[in-house]
Amino acid sequence: MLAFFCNATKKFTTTNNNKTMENILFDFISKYVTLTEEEKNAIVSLDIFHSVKKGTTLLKEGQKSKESYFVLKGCIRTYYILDSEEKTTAFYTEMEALTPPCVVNKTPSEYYVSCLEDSILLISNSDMEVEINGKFPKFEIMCRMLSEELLAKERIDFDEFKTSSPEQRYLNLVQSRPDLIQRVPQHQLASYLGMKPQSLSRLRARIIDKNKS
Amino acid sequence: MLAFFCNATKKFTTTNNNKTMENILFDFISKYVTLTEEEKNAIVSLDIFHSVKKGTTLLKEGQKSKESYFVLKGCIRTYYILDSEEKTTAFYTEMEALTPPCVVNKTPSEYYVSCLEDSILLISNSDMEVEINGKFPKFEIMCRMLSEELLAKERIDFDEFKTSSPEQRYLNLVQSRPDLIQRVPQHQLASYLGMKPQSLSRLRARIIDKNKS
DNA sequence: TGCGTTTCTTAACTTAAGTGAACGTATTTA
DNA sequence: TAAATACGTTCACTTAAGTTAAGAAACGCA
Repeated sequence: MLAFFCNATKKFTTTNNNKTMENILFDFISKYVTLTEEEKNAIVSLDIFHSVKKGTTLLKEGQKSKESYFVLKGCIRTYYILDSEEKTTAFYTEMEALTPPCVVNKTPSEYYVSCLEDSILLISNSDMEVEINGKFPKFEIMCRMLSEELLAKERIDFDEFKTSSPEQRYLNLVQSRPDLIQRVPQHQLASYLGMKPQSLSRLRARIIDKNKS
Repeated sequence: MLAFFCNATKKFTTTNNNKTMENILFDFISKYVTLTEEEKNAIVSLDIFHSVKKGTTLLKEGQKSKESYFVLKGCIRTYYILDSEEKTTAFYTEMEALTPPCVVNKTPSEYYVSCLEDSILLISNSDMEVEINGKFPKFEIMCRMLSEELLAKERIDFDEFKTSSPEQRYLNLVQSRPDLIQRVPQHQLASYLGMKPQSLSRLRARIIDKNKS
């Protein structure tokens, strides 16, 4: 596992780039708690900033992992392989966090996580988190706030999915995450929207048709 | 708002019943943290155990609320009214917790919460939680663990929903929450499964047909 | 108990998604 | 550069869900 990550990821070499990413992270954290310099240094010294190449697989089905991901730049996706077919279920882009269920439940992973674009990620592991949460209760508070917020968001997204038709779901996505439409391949978008690539293609043609007349 | 809750809910009168519910709660909590007698007393003295009658509306669209619910016994559901149609999106039964998004985001509620059966609920409000989390960091830790666990669960459920057909979703539900099939009206189950009541009815007939031949 | 409402089912018809196949266009890689 | 692979679109056909309507059964309340 460790060897895997050493191959897959590369730590920063340029201090400049690193500094920018640290600031982006601290800006994000400042929405939840106010960190002291000491606390900021504690985070930086964890060496969790990683540059990951497009196409890299971060987690495979069946693996046990303790890694969580936070996207500073780029995009990662989660997908299952069911009946030897890829089913993409989520995309995580800038300022979005993913702790795979297998980390929380300590079970082998049901899905894959891979990198859709050259990305800069924060990769932490749960042992590390236990340690730092013990030292700085502020982190514990931030994690609680963030989890609660993400849970609320996830439930709203799920509700929206349940209560709308495939076409409406596509239109919602165009409104709420227009960047995804551009940066993600159609067939992955399709399964993210709970349909087949052909259906998405047809549905798009139908919408264009409607707008013409 | 306060008046509303005073009408809607009734505190326990019998010490016995109350004791049982407290023990059920403490058993649940013990899966996350170990409480001292002092901490247990702190919880009990909050007076958050409520008996709620079937049909009671706990939260309405447009309301601002700080209340979270934890079901000790019974069942509550969340539903939207869209195009003057009820869309049920979730059921919470024994040992399940709901903090409506409006509480987290401090916005008016998008949906309704109501009581499907005579229930015993823990109703807490977020001010109360801030206070007790400040006093007992252990509660903060428990809340983080619970939120992370619920988020992982919610994401798995959403993934499962996206990757399966309406029929498969119904069969999954029969497997994973057979009690719901019994205790919940069909038309509410239908929108929970993302379809119309007629479709659920037809789909069930289809499944029975298949099993005959 | 009886009246009205809600809930569930069935049916005929419409609409849209799933399926399998073909085709053109990138993109990869040998 | 040529062959192979992956991707997106289109089409014809199948299957299933949405819609509208009607009737039966169950339930709630006066």
